[in-house]
Order: sequence, then C-alpha cells, then structure tokens
Amino acid sequence: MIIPEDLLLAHGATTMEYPKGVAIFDRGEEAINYYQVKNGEVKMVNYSQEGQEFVQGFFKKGDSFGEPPIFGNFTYPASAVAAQRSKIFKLRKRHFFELLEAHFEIHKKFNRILSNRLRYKGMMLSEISSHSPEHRIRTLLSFLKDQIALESEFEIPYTRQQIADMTGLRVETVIRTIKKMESDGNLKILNHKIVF
Amino acid sequence: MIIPEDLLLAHGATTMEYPKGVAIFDRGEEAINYYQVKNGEVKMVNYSQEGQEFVQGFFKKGDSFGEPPIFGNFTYPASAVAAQRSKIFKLRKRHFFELLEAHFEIHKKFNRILSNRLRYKGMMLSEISSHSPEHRIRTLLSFLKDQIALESEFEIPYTRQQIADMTGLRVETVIRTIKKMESDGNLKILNHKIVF
DNA sequence: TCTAGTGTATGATCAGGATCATAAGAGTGA
DNA sequence: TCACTCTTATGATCCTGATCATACACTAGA
Repeated sequence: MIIPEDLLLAHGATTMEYPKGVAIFDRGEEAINYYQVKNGEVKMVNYSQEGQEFVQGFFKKGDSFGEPPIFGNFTYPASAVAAQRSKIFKLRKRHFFELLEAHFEIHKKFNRILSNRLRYKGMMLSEISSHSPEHRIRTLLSFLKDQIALESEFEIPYTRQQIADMTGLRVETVIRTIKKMESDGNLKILNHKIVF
Repeated sequence: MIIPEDLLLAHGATTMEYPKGVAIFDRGEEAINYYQVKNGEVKMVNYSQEGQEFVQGFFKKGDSFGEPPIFGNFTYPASAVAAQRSKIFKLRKRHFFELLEAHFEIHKKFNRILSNRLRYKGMMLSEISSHSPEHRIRTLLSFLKDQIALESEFEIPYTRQQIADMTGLRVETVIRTIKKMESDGNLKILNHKIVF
C-alpha cells in the first residue's frame, strides 16, 4: 500500500470502477491525477502502429501508477488499461502534492518506487538488447520471483502472451523457449502453469 | 546543474578525477555515495557475457548519476565508466539525505529527474521491442533533440557505435540505417556528423 | 453436455539483422 | 610526419526469431 486508504480519502481522493479492457488514461494526455489501485489489475501499455502491445508493467492492489508525468510534467508516454475489472483511487495532482509535503516519509517512498521501476526497466533494456529469448525470459522470471515471492518455487502469475508482451517476444517464441527451459530442468510446468 | 557546487561542497562533497575508461563504480557494488559530474562525461553501462555493451545513458557536466540505488537500497545494476577524462563530485549517502531534507526544492528535482529517466527508458523499451532499426534510431534522435537542443537542426553528439550501444543494434546496422535515412531525406550527414 | 472463448502447442517458411571480412577516412600523440 | 587507434563504410553469408497455419486443452456459462 503506497498511500494508506484513509489518508487518501482524507485528502479528497475518490474511487472509480473500470470494466476489463477500459482505458484509465491514454498516451498523450495531460496528467492531472494521482492513481492507486484499490483492487483489480491495471496494465501500462504502448501500442505499435501494427497494433502490437508492449506492456511497461502490471499494477495490482495497493500499487500506484502514472506518477512520473506528474513529477516530470510531461504527457503520458503510455496508456493505462484495466487488465481486469478494477477499482481505482483518484487524487487531484494539487492535493497529491499537498499530501507529499505533509508526509515526508511518503515522499521518500516515491523516490524508492521510481528507483525500483528504473531498475526494472534498465534491466529489461539491457536484456532485450542483448537478446537471447531464453536469457530475457529467465531474467524476467527471476525479477518477478524477487519482487513477488520469496518461496523457493512459485507460480508465475502471467500467461505466455503477457510474458511475450513484457519481453518483446512473440507468444510462439515464449512457448517454445519455456518448453526448452523445462526440458533443460530450469523450470517446471504444472498443468500449463509456469513454476519457477 | 542538479545541486549547486557550493551547496555540495558545504555539505562535505569532495571531487575526484577519473581518466578515460576508468570505472567510478561497478555493477553489484553497494551504493554509498551520491555522484555529480563536474566536467567530462560518464556512461552507465551493462556488459553481456559476450562482452557486448549496452549503454543505459550518458551523463555530462552538471548531471547526477547512480542515485536510484541510494533511494531504492539495492546494489548498482550497471557500472559507471568515465567516457572521457572527468572530474566528479562525491557526497556520502548520509550527507546527501541531509541535504535533501534541508532543501525541499532539490528533493523535488530528483523526483523530476527520475521520472524523466523513466520516460526515456520506457520509450526505448517499447521501441526496442517493436524493433525496426529505423524507428528505434529515429525515436532516439528525436528524444536527444528534445532534451539537448531546441534548434531546428542539430548535430548529434554521438558516434554510430554509441548509438548502437544505446539502441541495442550493431554498428553496421546503424551505419546502413543512417545512410538510408539520409537518402530518404530524413536527416543529413555533414562530413560524417549526423545532423537531425 | 454443448459451445464459445482464451490459452497452449507445434510445424514450415521467410526475412531481417547479426556476423565476418576488409578497407578507407579521421583524429591524436610522439 | 608517421604510426596507431577509432570511426565510418560496404559486401557476403548465416541464423534465429517472426510469421503463418492449424489444432488441441481448459474454463465458464447456457
């Protein structure tokens, strides 16, 4: 939970519900709100002219999204779409800044969050550019494991299509690579779920 | 200039000089200092096991670098190397945070800087994944132009090799693509310099 | 139980960028 | 001025991941 719900509400946040597939904001728009996921799942996505998706990230319960344009004062470089029916907190930019000024610890939290996203993107960038599909996927899976779970084995909560959209590969390539990694003993597939 | 020099010095910063090619810090190290370029040029770089470089970014006079690991409390995900002989300000993490706490405006500046880097990396990620070399290069050049200069035509201050290292392409591909873009009238080449 | 929709799987072919080789031009320092 | 290094340049070949086509597996809902 980035900002506690009661604090958000005290500063005038409202909630809004979005059905699956609906955009919360679109690339190119002015950033006027701070957003935080109350429940559901949001993806940040770029579309190429051929319609191919590239997913910048998934945001789940408690995560904030779409802040960089508020801080950096530029338009949204990607669109936010509800990956599932989701309830979202919305807080006006001005009120968001007031909240930050009043709560130094939360302000620092955002430095940490931005830094971590930077780490993820930097990692994916160097991975994708020195592309071996297996290496890309392995790095993504390791990162997810570090972030999400500490168990020695955990079930990847993404479909092959989503992994493809995050790594810039095609579904078929992901499927083939995952299978190869399984036969090499690098991961397990339990009734189609990837266990890493 | 992220942090004014006198303020840095007042908080106990020291300067250090690095010859071209020397590392300021290496991937995997603990982050204990804040760094800012006094003069020269620094590149942030990842190496693949085959030795291929991927350049996360170049940092010039007045730029800070290597802060995310301080904020996010993780080890350096990339190495910083002097791209030219450079003089670098160095400030202990603890003193850096004291400085931030004393100067709210500077603290906000770092939000802005991190957000802008995030924008750059997100853009490159979606570009590289929906890879057409020409599109990748065009996007990089546009971004550089926006960031560095406002003139209608400006000389790109990078070699083809550096562009390759930033876009994940090979030199030959960059050279061929640049030539193609020239013959298509998308840019000019004035005695080997790229003018865009 | 049937159907629709989504996700997984697999083979065949193709194309584009990497790789390798070679060379010429430009900049730097002794 | 010469030697050396870095950068730009160009051609030939190769390889791998994209693309296209097709089919099966699983789930939810009627």
